[in-house]
Order: sequence, then structure tokens, then C-alpha cells
Amino acid sequence: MTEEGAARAGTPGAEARTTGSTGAATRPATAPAGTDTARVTSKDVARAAGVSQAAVSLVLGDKWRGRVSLAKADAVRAAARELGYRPNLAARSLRLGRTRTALLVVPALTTEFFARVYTGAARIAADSGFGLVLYPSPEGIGPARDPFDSARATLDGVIASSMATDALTALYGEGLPLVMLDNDPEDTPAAATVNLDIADGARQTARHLLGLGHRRLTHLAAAVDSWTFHLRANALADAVRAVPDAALRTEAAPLTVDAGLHAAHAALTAPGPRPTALVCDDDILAAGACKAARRLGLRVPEDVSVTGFDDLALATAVEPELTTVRLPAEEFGAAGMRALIDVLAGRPPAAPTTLPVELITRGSTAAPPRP
Amino acid sequence: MTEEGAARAGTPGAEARTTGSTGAATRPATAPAGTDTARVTSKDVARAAGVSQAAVSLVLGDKWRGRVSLAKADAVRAAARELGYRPNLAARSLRLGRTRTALLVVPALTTEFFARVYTGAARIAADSGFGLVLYPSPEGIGPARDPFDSARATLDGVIASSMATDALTALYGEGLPLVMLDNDPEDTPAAATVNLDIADGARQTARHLLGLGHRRLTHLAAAVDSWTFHLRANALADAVRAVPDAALRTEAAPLTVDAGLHAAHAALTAPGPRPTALVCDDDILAAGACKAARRLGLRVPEDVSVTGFDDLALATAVEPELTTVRLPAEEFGAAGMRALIDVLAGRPPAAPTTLPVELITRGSTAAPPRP
DNA sequence: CGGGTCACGTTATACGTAACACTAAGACGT
DNA sequence: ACGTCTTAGTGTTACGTATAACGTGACCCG
Repeated sequence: MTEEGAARAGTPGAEARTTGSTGAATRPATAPAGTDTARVTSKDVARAAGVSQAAVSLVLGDKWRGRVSLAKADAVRAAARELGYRPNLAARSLRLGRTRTALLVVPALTTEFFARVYTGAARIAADSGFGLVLYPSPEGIGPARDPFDSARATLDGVIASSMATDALTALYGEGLPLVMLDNDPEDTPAAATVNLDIADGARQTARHLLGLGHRRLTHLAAAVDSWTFHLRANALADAVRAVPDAALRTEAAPLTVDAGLHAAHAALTAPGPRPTALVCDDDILAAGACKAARRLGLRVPEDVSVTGFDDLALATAVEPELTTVRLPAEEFGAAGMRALIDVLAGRPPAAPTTLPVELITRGSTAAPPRP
Repeated sequence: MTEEGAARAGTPGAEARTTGSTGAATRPATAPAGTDTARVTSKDVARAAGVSQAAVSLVLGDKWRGRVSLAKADAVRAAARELGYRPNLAARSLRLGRTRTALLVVPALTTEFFARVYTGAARIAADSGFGLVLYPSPEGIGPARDPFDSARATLDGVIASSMATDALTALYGEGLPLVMLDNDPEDTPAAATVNLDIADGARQTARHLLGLGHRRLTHLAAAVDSWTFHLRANALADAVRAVPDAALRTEAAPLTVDAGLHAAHAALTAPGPRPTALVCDDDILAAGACKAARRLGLRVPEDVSVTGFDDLALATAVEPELTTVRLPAEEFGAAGMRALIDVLAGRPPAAPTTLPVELITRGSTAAPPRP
């Protein structure tokens, strides 16, 4: 609905190229409905509606309360629609000094998790008339030429996940509003922070396994120095420590399937009694762990239980399906964008939010084998 | 507003202001909108370097060949660096009428493949001083409020994958440069096109399986009406037809693991002789197919071979690892961006490119079982 | 009846940049 | 000596928007 102009689109032949000027200098009036390439400005709308450009700006900016008569306001709106007027964002930004564009900095775009974070943030941004630019930081920002060079000139604010703290801190110091995702509040200062309850996810995982009877756990930890992974390790250790006869070991690995495979192999063949559960820092590692177990002739979950983190599509693609922690990725991004919009509007940002996570129990966990 | 006496820390040297208000007693009230530190403009640089603003623009725009002496040019550059000058992109865009920003339209961001396409395109864009905005089109553009409304005002060009052809065609008709990725040239007109050699990927897959001795194949086809999937189906059918005693059936499914599972189940339990190979339109489907086979008590690849498409991380996460077609996703995006930059520069875009793909042979395929 | 408020608009800027038009002096060819 | 070209600049303008500053009549009220 509302789209009446669709019918005009046709004209596959693009031969009608520009030069619509027709040479008639005396013809100032309402532009022919053709529109086409000539950009229509607020001045054109003003002429068509018989008012000044200022009035157009007032009406379309919804600031005409007692300044323009209803009749003229309607005329302006009609003319704007008729001519297909689109405000020039560059001019508006120049005048206003702000761009209504934000930047989302993510460690790497090629992960499903951050793709979903972006999706959630972009939805909120669009709803508020904001654009959202993405910057996939390759290997921690610094080395390449500073991506934020243009940022300072082009952006109203930044949302960033916990990383590149030095560059981001510098930005924040320059006055650019910054919202941090999953950030240690003492690490990088920010105007607002949104967290996932990562620690609770680790706790739920630990309780689930301990409740099944597991007592020898190995943590396949991400070999990444990031707050979110420290949280997982600490919460897991605390939960295990709460059970007297439970023991926890740790094996570190980069976040790839192969690394998970090797780390799990090491964990399962280490001297001493074999662990009965592998707690992995993400689903990728868990998939690798399952492969390692199977290659050692161990069945998952009968001989060894495996848990993941993130609930990626991968979690249900492997067999058995992974018990994992589902993170509200879209909502995470959305909350970050909302916080940024609040900051930009001068509203006090909502108190630091922590979004709940949920353990999804699937086939990769079971009671440990009877000794 | 409300910010009256905001802490305006005067920068040294800023007092040399020749207000020159011609008689008006009322002070013009310098805008309080200052969100952050005083921005440094080209005029400031000019003053510091002892030249005019025009000279600054010439020097920094690298257009001073015979217009500014080397000494002054160096002075300008030194001053710009000293003051930390960043050109205001909004002003530049307003003046130039272009934004050096492009849009990448993808069907869905939450897929690894398009995340990689973006990464490749963004790298090229950054190298050429372009920004790259992402628009994840949710379920085909139309219904929501037109995302391209602002596009026309803000963007220099668009890169889009084969979809939303009507909206894109309209955009192209309005004169916005458009580069299509994997597009039927007769479907959507575009200034340039970059393709993946999808048909060859399907052919390689078919030859691989036929060479192993398979004669009863089932195609797990994506239930998506897209050129790329039509290509796969046609190329596969052609290749199979070339072998006299080979037969091909088709089972359609949406692109999820579960759908793949169900479709594969249907294929493997259909009346008549069981297919010995399942050719899947992407790795997700293939993962589902492997699950279905295993649940039916069939071993992969001994009883049934499975192939995927895309070579996602998933392909090596499942067991057995998938034989699949590796697509050069980053290079795909990069080529699209290069083509767009060529178009924008007025250079004739390189001839329609077709990027080669590669069959990666892994553990999910083997010779069919002896009858 | 004169000053004040209101409703309704218009004029006139300013944002920061790029580029056109112009000046001015020396070099150079004839 | 004169016109032309080259080098080295500056002054000025325009891009399109949002808003402060400025008029108008008309109406209200003491």
C-alpha cells in the first residue's frame, strides 16, 4: 500500500538520460512529474507549495506548531510527496553537526553471533532513523590505518564489543558517545554498557553437569584474552568448587574446530582419570571436541558429555546436537543501540543492563558412565 | 538545548576572532550545540599555515601541482597534522554531491557466506576511501518502509546480490550505479555484474560422484527461487544426463538443518532403489542430510555419499567432514566493490567477471556400496 | 485608542568544503 | 615593446538545510 509510484518504475530503456532542462528559462514553476535525475530540494518544494524554503523546513521538521497555517502545511506536505522530495542528508548533517549514523565495532563479522548482534542493532537504528555502519575490526584495531579517522567526522556514536580498549578509550575521551557491549566496566569507560549474563550461563552449565553426576570436568577455554571468557572461566570454577568432590581442569584453544579437536584430544588422553565432561567456551570448540571424542572411540554423551556456548546454527547441525547456552544476540545488539540513542538524546541511559541467557539441553550431555 | 554555559574550554589562539558584527547589538549567540571539542576546520589550518582556505583545499586535495609553491604546501600539511585536522565529510559530500559510500544489500546477514562477502567488499572499499553500509534485506525488501529512501540521498552506489529485483531495478532506473552479484543478466539490469561459477561447482560435484560410480543421485534443492539455485539444478541435471545409466531425482527444502533432515529422510525412504548420493544445495542442508542418514542406520559415506555447497565452517565441524564446493566469498565481494568503484570513476567496468570455484573433497563421499 | 500579544510567515544567515574566476608578477618568444 | 604563458595565489560562491532574527497585520485589553 501507499506505494503509488511503483507503476512508473518501468522504462527499462534508460535512454531518457538527463538534460531535462528543456531550455525554457522562463519556466520556473512546478517541475514536471518526471523527477528523474534532477535532485529535488526543499526550495523546489517551497516553490511548488507557494511558500518559502524556511516554511518547508519547518513543516517537514514538524516544528510548525504555531508558525505555519494548517492549509499551507498541508500544501507543503502534498508538494513534497508529489515531487518525491528527499532531504539531502549531507546538507542536514552539515547544518546540524550530527549525522544520525552510528558505528558498530565487532571483532569479526564472519561469526554468526555478531551478525545477529548487528541485525538486532540495525533494526532499532532504522526505527529511529539512524544508520548503522559496521566495522569489522581485523585483529584488533591499531595497526592498520585508523578506521576511526573518518569516524570522528562522520559518526554520532559508537557501539563496540569488549575489545580495542585503547583506541575506543581515546575516542571516548574525545567526546564521542560510546556504548560498550559485554565490557568490564573498569576496563573501558563508556557512556553506557550492556552485558549478557555470561557468568550465569557458565553457572547453569556447571549445575547441569554436576546435577547429572559429573565430577571430573575439563574446561576447553578460548585462548582469547577477553572479559567474556574470563567470566566464563571464573563462574565455572566457582560453581565446581561449590561441590566438594568435583574437580576442574583447563585446556586452552583458539576458537576453531581443529583447535577444539586437539585440545579435547589432549584433555581426554591426559594422565589420570579421564574427564567425563568437556565444557567448551563456544559451539565451534564443542564441535571439535565431539570429533575428538569419536576418534578416540568414545561415545557422546554416553562416555563423555560436551557442552557449547552461543547456540549457533552449528549446535543443531552436529550429531549429537549440542547442549549449549543460548545468547539473545539480536536483543543484545538492540539494547546497545537503544542505549546509544538514549545517550545521544541526552536522556540518562538506562542503568547497565544485563540480559539473561538460557541453557538449552540437548543430546550431547548425559549422566557420566558408571565407573 | 538547555546547555547554556557549557564548559567551553577556549583553545589558545581562538580569541583572534574578528567578530565584525555589523552594528547589531544583539550577539549572534554562537551555537551551544557543541557536542565535543571544537572541531578544527580547513579555515583553522589556513590561518595556522598563513595561507587562504582555498590553498588548504588544493593542497590536501592533492590538486596543487602548479598552483601552490612547495614551501607553502608543506606548511599546510604540517599545520593540518599539527592541529589534527579531519575534513568534515558532510560538508564535502554536500559540495561534491557524492558521499563515497556504497551499500551492500544481502539477503540475510546471519549467514557466514554473506558475512564473508561483506568482509571482502569492505576491505576494497576502505582501500579506496569508501565506506560500505550494509543492508540486510529482511524477506525481500518491499513491505517494510523503503530502505532505499535514504539511500538515494546518501549513497553513491549499490552492490546487491540477486534478489529484490524490482526495487533494485527502480533504483537503477533512477540513475544510481548498481553492481549485481550472481545475477541473471537478463533479470536485473546493472552497470556491472560479478558471478561465481556456480554451474561449474555443480558440474564438478556431479563429475566427482559419477566418477566414483554413483548412478542414483538425489538433489536436495533449496526451496528458494533464486538464480544461483536454478544454475545448480540445471548444471547438475546436465551433468547427470551425460551419463546414460545415471538418474537424478529432486527433493526441495528450505535452507535449514531440520529441513535438510526431513528432505533427506524422504529421499532415502522413497519407493524404489535408494539413492547412493545426496547432492545438497548448501552445507546446512548437507548437515541435515547426514543426520537423516545416520538416524536411518546408514553410514556416510559407506552407504550414502553427501555433498554440500559453500564450504562453511560447518563443513569441517560435522563428521564426516563434508565434500563441498568452496566459494571465494571474500574475493566475490571484493570484485563487486572494485566494479562499483570503476563505474563510479567513469571507467568502463571490467567485463562481467566469473570467479572460479573449487570442489573440496572430504570424507562425506566415497564409492557407492556394492549392490 | 495605543501598546502588547498572537498567528503566520519571510529574510538572512551559517555550517565546511571545493572549485571557478580573477589578479599579479615574472619568463619568454617575436 | 608587446602579447602570451606559467606560476602562485586569493576572493568568492554554491551546495541544501535548519533556525535565529525580523516583519506583518489582526486581535485583545486596559
